[in-house]
Amino acid sequence: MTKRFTIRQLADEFDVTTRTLRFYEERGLLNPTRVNTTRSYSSADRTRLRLILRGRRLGLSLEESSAIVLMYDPTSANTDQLNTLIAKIREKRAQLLQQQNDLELMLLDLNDAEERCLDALSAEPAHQA
Amino acid sequence: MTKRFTIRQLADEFDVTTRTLRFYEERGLLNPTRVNTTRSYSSADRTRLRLILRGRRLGLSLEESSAIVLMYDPTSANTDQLNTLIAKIREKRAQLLQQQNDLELMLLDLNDAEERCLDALSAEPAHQA
DNA sequence: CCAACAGTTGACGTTTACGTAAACGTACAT
DNA sequence: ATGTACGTTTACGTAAACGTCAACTGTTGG
Repeated sequence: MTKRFTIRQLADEFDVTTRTLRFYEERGLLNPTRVNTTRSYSSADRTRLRLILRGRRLGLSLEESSAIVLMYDPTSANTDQLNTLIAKIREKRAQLLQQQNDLELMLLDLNDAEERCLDALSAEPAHQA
Repeated sequence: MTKRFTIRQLADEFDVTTRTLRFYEERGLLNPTRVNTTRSYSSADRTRLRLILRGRRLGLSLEESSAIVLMYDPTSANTDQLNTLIAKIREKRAQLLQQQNDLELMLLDLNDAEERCLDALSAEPAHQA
């Protein structure tokens, strides 16, 4: 029997609120089964949550994350769907590569900014002496 | 005399609406001078806009981008302000490094997903024959 | 038994980042 | 002088991603 999780366990593990998990479910991103009315999450749910939150940190919308999550299981797609899927994947990859570039530029900028701050700091104390 | 830009030039160059530029100004991110009532943007404004949009592509909020833009000129800060600035810079860098990691993982995942799609595609046509 | 606590479903509130429409000024080509 | 093309302000509208009640249920320790 593969591991199961309560809403609180997942919320605590990933540092999100239970509201967030219910919201993701409402949007079809998670699919917990019910024990009576109480949600029970599978490892697959947990994995999807991990992917969604990764997407979130990258600035993706829920819909985008949703799309990406769906890309992981192409088994039930027909030829047309597969082709659109591949197109989406390539588009998303292009976006991520652009983002990677932005990211490196911003890191360089931050290095510069820090250096300027440190310079200013070593010049500043004179004002106070 | 350094180059100046109209709102339309910047909007077209960066593919944003004029509304967006006015909104950024309202939030203190841009500071165009006025010729009569009409906005005139400096190269510095243009640079800041570039930074803001870069931040946007990385999923930063305007407030975060704003903070980063302000980090670029530490000349008028006192020791305390400089120290908080440095702290912010390091925090943001940590965040970006995390993001860089997320990004690479997602790129790997997309490669996998694409491969699965291609596999499915080469298996599929049998259904149609 | 019963209080306390975790879970549930609505439903409305909030913030961010603009979109959109109204109502107006200015300039220039026809 | 008129249209039309661009600019302005003011203000209300909107979509996304939750936050925050309210009102209720299920269950577990004392």
